[in-house]
Parts: sequence; structure tokens; C-alpha cells
Amino acid sequence: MMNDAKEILKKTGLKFTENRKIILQIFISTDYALSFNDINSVIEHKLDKVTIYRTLKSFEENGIIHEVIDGSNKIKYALCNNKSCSSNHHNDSHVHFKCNDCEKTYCLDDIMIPRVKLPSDFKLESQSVFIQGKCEKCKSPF
Amino acid sequence: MMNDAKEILKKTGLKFTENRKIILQIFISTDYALSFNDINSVIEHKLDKVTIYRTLKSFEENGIIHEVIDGSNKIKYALCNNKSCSSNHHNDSHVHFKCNDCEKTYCLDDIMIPRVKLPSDFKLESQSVFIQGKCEKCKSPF
DNA sequence: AGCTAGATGCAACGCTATTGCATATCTTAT
DNA sequence: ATAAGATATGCAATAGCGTTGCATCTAGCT
Repeated sequence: MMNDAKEILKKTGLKFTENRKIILQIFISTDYALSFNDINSVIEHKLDKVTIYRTLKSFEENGIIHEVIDGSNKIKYALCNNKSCSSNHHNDSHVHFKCNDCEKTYCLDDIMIPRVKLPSDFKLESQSVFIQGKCEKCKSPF
Repeated sequence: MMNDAKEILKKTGLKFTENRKIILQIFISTDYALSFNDINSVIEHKLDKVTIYRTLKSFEENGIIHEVIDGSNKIKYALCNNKSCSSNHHNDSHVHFKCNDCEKTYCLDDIMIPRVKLPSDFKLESQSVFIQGKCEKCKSPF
């Protein structure tokens, strides 16, 4: 079972601490990208903010989560479901969808990204697609 | 000649001031997206920062520039070359390219964006493609 | 020239995120 | 099980980006 916090942390060599378990489990049980504030609310401000920020950084550096860009001007992170994420390189070239109503941003890992043909003076290294719209819950008023 | 600051401002109904002319001309003569700091450097800190921020906001609200999301967690703006931008709505669904070396972000207005097929529970409202790599200058070491 | 809405500048503030340092905790070796 | 070393945590302070309130100034009209 890959979605076990302890297993995931063990693989990275990071120390297994209560705080990290708590934060990682929030990621595991959430299907959208999380900001500092999202996490802080869930844990009801019980951890120091520096701890949260540093935890997120170290998770990212160890290939557990990746940064999600959604124009909110806040750093958001989501679990790396892709096995090819590592400490050196994130393979996060997938579709990100942000709901304009609830502001939640989802990783759509399963959607194929069509290749864009660039002018020859640009060298492509990674490509992601960012879509805005309405998510299922916000689409219908019920 | 559409690239005349006075002409552009006249169309919006915004007052034509020296500050706005200066800032708008920076956009006209730059081919990549500009942050507050980019602008502030060019004008050598001669304007109050509030003025710059408010100028950018009003330019955006009047369809002159649009926000460019490039993961820098700073607001960047670029000229709306698309005629369909207005005070109500920006038609900025085009490719953005960010150079991982020089950090400059370009709007590639001429590149066609391939449509992505979304799961049926998401409703698409706008789509942009964000590419990272190396720009011409940074690609070759000369 | 004078009037008025809108533009500007200054001061203060709020929020996000980071750094330095002292203390606490995990992990490994004994 | 314990001690030692490496790493994680918390507190205080700080930096950077962006905004708001308010007083003053100016563009553009009559």
C-alpha cells in the first residue's frame, strides 16, 4: 500500500516524525492542491508555521509533493502520484485545473497533454496545461 | 500606429499622465512579461510603488495588459496584443513560455493551443499552456 | 481661469514566506 | 537500553510583495 505515510517517508530517508505524518496524511486524503493556509486550518494552528513551511520544502525536495502553479500567488503543493518524481527532478507535466468558484486546484494526472510546437529559438524542457473553469461541485448549484 | 501610448490610453478613457505614458512605453518596448520590480528598475525607483501597482491594476482593468502566470509567485503583466481584450474580459488563452535561466516569460500569441479533453465533471472556461525551457539567448552560451 | 473627478504620494499595514539560533527529538551504533 | 550525532522543531525577528486610507495634486472639461 503506497499511500501509507510511514512507507513514503521511509523511502526518502527523512526522519519519521509525528508532524510529518500528520501533514503527509493530509495530502494523502485530499484530492486537490494544498496551500500553507489549507494545511494550517486542518491542523488547527497546532504547529509552528516555520515547521509547516520547512516540512513542505523537504517533502518537495524529496519527491513526495510537487508545487502547483495556479495563479493564486500562494505556493500550493500536491502529492506526486507519478513514480518518476525524485529529489532531482519533478515530472509534473500534467494538467492542472483550477475551479473559479471554490478556488481548489486539481491535478489531472490522467489527461494526455498535447505537444505544442514551439518556435525553433525556444527549447522546451517541460510543459503543463492550466485550465480554469468550474469543478463538479460548483458546476451544479445542488 | 497602434503602439502609441497616447492612442492606447485615449481609447480607454483613462487620463493621460506622464507616469502612465512612461509605464505603458516600457510595456510597448519589452517583449516579455514585466513584474513590479522589472518596471521599478527601469524607471530607477522614481515613482511611488503604490502608483505603479495602481497603474498596473487600471491597465489590466482596461484591457491594456493581462496578468501572466509563470510560477514566480509575483504578478507579471504583458501587453494585450489580442484585440479582443476588454475591461470585462481578457482573452489571454495563449502559450506562455518561461526561460529557466533568465526567468523571462514570453507570450507566444501565435502558437495554437491544442484543446484538452476534460473529464465530464469539469467545465472548461479558459485554458492556457505554460512551457518552461530555455530561450534563444540562454540556449546558446554566446 | 476654475472646477471636479481621478491620479499621485506618503504612511501604515497585512499577508506570505524565510532566516538564525537555541532546544528537542529521531535514528543509529554501542 | 542508552548515548551520540544528525536532524527537526519552535520562537523571534525579518524580508518582500502588495494593499488601504487619506491628504494633496493634476488632467481635462466648461
